[in-house]
Amino acid sequence: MLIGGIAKATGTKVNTIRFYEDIGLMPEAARTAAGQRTYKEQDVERLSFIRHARKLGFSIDETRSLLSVKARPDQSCDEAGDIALRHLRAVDERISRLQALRSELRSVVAACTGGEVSECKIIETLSRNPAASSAGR
Amino acid sequence: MLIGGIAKATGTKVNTIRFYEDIGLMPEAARTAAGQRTYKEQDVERLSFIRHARKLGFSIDETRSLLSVKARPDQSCDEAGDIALRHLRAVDERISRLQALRSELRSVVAACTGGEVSECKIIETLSRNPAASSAGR
DNA sequence: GATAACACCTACAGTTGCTGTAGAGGCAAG
DNA sequence: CTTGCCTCTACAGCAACTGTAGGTGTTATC
Repeated sequence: MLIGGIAKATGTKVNTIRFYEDIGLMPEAARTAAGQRTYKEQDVERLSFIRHARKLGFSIDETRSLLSVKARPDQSCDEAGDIALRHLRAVDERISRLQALRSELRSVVAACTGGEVSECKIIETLSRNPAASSAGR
Repeated sequence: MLIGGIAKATGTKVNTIRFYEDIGLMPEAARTAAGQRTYKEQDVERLSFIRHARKLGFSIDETRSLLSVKARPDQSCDEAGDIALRHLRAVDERISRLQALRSELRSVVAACTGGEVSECKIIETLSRNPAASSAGR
C-alpha cells in the first residue's frame, strides 16, 4: 500500500501523513526500491488512532502520549485517563467561553436596527472599553 | 503617549501593536524626532475597538471590515449586521461541535476503569475507526 | 517505443494571530 | 557617566497543517 492508499483509507491528506512522519508521530515508512513509502495494516491502524485523537481535539503532544500509553498494554491506563480528563476540562472551558461570547454577540446582533451607522449599536458596543471586566489570559 | 502607554491603556502587547501597524489594522503612527511612535486618544479608541472585536472572535479581516463600516457613519450599518450575524452562526456551529466532542470525550473518560491498558476503553475507543459517521469538512 | 496521465518524491513557503528574541539606540535619574 | 528601562528594526517560532514548484516513478494507451 502506497501513501495514497493509506491516505484514502484514513481520510488523511498525503502531505499530512508525510508531516506526521517528519515530526515522529508516524514511524519512518519502509520504501520501495524507487523510494516510495509503503504501508501495512498496522500503519493504517496507527494513523486511524491518531486521526481519531486529533478529531477529539487532542494536541499532537497529547496524541503522542496516548500512543505511548497504547504501546504498553500491561501497564495502568491512569495516564490516558488523566490526559482525557484534563482535555475534557479544557473543552468544558472553551464551551463556556464560547457561550458567553455568543450571548454577547447575540445582543450585538439584536442591537442592529438597520439604520445608519451613527445609530448602530453594533459599532457602538464594539467601541466601548472591553478590558474592564474580563481578565485577559 | 508612547507605545508602552497605549499598550497599558488597552491591555495589548507592544509587539502586537506594531504587528497591527504592519498589517494596516492600525495606521502608521506619528514619530518623535528620535523615531519613537506616538499615539493620541483617537488611536487608543481605535485599538480598543480592535481588541474588543478580536475578543469577540472576529478575525482580523472581519475587524477590518467593521472598522471601515465605523468610518462611514452616515451609511447603513447592514454590513456590520451581516458580519456579526455570520459570525454568530459560526460561533453557534463551533459550540455544537464542541458539545458533540465533549459528550464523546465524557464517555471516553467514563470508560477508564483504572485498570491495565489492555482493558482500557479509552485506548480501545480511540482505536476504532472514527471516519465512519462524521463528514470531514 | 512514445506519450500522456497520474501518483509520488523533496523541500520549502504560506496560513492565522500573534509572541519572543537579538542587538542596537533613546531617555531620565542619580 | 552609568544604570536601567523603554523603544527601535528585523526576524524566528508556535500549532498543525496545506499548498506549491520542480522533478521522478508507474501505468495505460496508441
